[in-house]
Amino acid sequence: MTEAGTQKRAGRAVRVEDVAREAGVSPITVSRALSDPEKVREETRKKVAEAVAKTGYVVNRFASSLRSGRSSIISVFVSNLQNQHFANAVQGCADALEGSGYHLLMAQTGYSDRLQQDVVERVLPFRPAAVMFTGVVQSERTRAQLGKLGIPVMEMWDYRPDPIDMLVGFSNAEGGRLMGEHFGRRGFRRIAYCGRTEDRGAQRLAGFREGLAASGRTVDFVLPLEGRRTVTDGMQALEQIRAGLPGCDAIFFGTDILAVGAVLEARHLGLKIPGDVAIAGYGDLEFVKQLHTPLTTIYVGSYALGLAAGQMLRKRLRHEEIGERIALSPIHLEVRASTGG
Amino acid sequence: MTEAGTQKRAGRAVRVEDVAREAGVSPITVSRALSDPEKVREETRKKVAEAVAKTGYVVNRFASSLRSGRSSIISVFVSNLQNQHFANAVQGCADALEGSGYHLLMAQTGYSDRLQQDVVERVLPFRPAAVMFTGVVQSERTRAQLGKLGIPVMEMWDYRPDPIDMLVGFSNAEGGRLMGEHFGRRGFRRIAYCGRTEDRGAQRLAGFREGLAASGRTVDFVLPLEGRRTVTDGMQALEQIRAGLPGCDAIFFGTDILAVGAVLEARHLGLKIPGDVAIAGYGDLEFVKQLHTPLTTIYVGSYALGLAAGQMLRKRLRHEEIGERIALSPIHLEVRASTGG
DNA sequence: CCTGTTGACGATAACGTTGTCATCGAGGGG
DNA sequence: CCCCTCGATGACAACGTTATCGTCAACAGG
Repeated sequence: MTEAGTQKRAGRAVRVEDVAREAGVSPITVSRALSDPEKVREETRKKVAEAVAKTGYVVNRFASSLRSGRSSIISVFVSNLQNQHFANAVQGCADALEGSGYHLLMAQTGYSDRLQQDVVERVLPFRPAAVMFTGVVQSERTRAQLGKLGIPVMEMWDYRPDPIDMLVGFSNAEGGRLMGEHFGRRGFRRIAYCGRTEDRGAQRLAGFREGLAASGRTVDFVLPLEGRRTVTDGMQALEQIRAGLPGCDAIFFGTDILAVGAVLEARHLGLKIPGDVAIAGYGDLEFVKQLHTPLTTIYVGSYALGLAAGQMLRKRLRHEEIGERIALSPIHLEVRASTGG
Repeated sequence: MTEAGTQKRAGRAVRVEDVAREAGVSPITVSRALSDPEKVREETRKKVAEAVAKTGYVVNRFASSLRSGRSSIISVFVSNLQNQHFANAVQGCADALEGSGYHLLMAQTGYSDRLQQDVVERVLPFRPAAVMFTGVVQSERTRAQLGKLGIPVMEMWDYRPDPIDMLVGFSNAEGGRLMGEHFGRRGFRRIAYCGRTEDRGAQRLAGFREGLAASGRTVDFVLPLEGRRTVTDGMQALEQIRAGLPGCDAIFFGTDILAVGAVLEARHLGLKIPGDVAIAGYGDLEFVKQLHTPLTTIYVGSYALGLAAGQMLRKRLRHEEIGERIALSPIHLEVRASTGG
C-alpha cells in the first residue's frame, strides 16, 4: 500500500451550501456565479462574492471534476529536470498555459520504457485533460494506450513523422545541415564528425553530410561515441581524430560537451583554433559562448520549444483549429571564434 | 471564465461496480483489494486483479479523494525552472517522494507577493496534502494563511529562523564565512566585496566579514549591486573596484555571474589572476570550473537540498518523528585557480 | 453450550459539486 | 391580448468512491 492519503482535513469544510445560505440564493447559483459569471446578474454575483469572502469558501476540485467530468490537470512527463533544456521546456509549457486554468502535474519518468508505462498508469487516475512528454514516447505499447485515451497528447523535443497526436520538436538533421553548409563556406578540407551515430546523432550526421554535399564536400572520418559523454571524452577524441585523420582541419561534435573537451585539449597541445583545427558543437550547453575560445554551435531554443508546445496544446484544448499537428521549433547556427567567426 | 474543463470523456467509465460484478464480489471489496490489500483474502484479491485487468478499470482519484477526504497532491511553488538550481531542487523533491504515492503539482509563482497569493488560492481547491516552496514565502498574509491550513509546509532555499512549518535551507552567512577564512589563509591584504547587500547578499557579506575577522582582516571596499546582474556588470565592476580601492588584491563577488565577468575583464586587461587580483564567486553557476581560469566559489548542492526537503516532508506525511523542523543543507568552499588554488 | 473475539465481506449512505430540466417573469411580435 | 423567446434562478439527481456500521461464520475459553 502506498503512503499517500494519511492527511485528513480537520473540521467541516465550507460548502457551496453555506455560501448559498449566506448570500440568500441557491447552491447552483453560487456555482454559476463562480465558474460561469456571465450567467448570473451583476447584483447576485456581488452578493455571492461577499458571501464567499465572509465564509472563506474554496471550491473543492475533486467534487467539481467528479461531477462535471472535466479535469484541469495536464500531466507532464519529464525524464530529468536536471537537464537544463528539459527544465526550460517545462517552464515554457507552464508559461504558455498560465491563466488557462489548467494545472501541470509532474510525472517523473526514468529513461526506461518500463518506468514510463508505470507512470502513465499512475497518472491516469487523475483523468488528465492532456499529457505532455519531453522526449518522444518510446514504447509502442504506451503509444497505443495513449492514442486510445482520446485526449490531446503532446510529444516534445525529438522529431518523428508519426506522433501519437501532436509534436513540437527540433530537426536534428536541419542542425547538421546548417553546420555542413557553414563548414563549406569556411573552406575546410579534411572534415571529421564525432558523437553518437544512433538516433539523434544519426540525424545530425546525415544532415551534416547533406550540408557538406552542397559544396561538394564529404565527411572524411567518423568517430562514434555512443551514450552520455563528458569533457574528458572530448579531450581524448581530439587525439584519436588527429591520429585517424591526419591533417584534419575541422571537427563537428554531436554534443557541446565533447567539443568543449576538444577545445581545452587543443589549447593544451598548443594548437590554434581555428587555424590548426576548427571545432564546432551542437547546442546542449549554455555557457559555451563564455569559453576562452567561444564555440560555434547549433543553438537550440528549449524554452521557446516548450512555449510553442504549450501554445499549441492550449489552442487544442479550446477546440480551436491548430492546423499542422507537427511543428519544428527553430534552431540556428551560432558562428563564434572556434570556427573562425 | 477560465478555459479549463472543456475536455469531456467519451463513453461510460468503467466503475468499481463493473469490476465487482465481473469478480463476483461487492464494490467495497474491490475498493479494499486495491487500496488496502491486507484486508482481503489472497484468493479474492486475485479474482479482483483479474477482473480489473479484464475490464481495464482505472480508479477515479477525484471520486476517491472526495469521498475519503485524502489528497495525494503536493503542490510545489517554483519561481522559475530556468534557474538551474531551482530545477535541481525540484528534481530532488521528486526523487525523494518517488514511490510514496504522492504527486507533485507545479505551481508557478512570479517573484511578486501578489502573484504568490493568487497562486496559493489557485492551488487550494486541490486540497493538497502539503505545499513546498523554493524560496521562503515573503508575504506575511500568505504565511498566515498557510499556517492556518493545518497541512505540512516546506520552505526551501533560504534560511530563516521562524519558518511557517518546516525549512531546509542554505546558510548564506556560512558561505561568506568560509570565503572570509579562505581569504585570510591566502594572505590577501586589500579586500573588496561586490554584489547584493540586501537579503541573501547581506548575509553573505556579514559572514564574509566574520570569516575575515578571524585573521584580523576587514572588508576595505564594498560595491553594492542590487538585483539581477550579468557578466557585463561584472566586467564594469572590476574597473570600479580598482578605481575605488587602489591596490585591491582580492574580490569576493556575491554571485558567480559577476565573478565570471570580472575574470574575463581581468584577462582582457592583462591582469594576472590571482597574482594581480584574486577573484571568488558564490555558487550559482555550474560551469565556472570549466572557465579558462577556474573560479573559486561556494558550492551549493541544490539537488541535495531538494532531496533532503522531500525526505523530511515524506517522514512528516507518514507521521514519523522528524526531530528538527529546520535543516541546513551543506555547502562548501571550492578552491580553484582564481584565488591561487 | 454460551460468550466473546476475530476475520472476511456486504449494505447503506455520504463526500461536494454541477448537468439537466423546470419555473417564472419580462418583453416582443402578431 | 396571446404565444413565444429569453434571461435569471431553482429543484433534483447523479458523478464514483469509500467510511461506517452490520452480518455471518469460525473459533477459543470457560
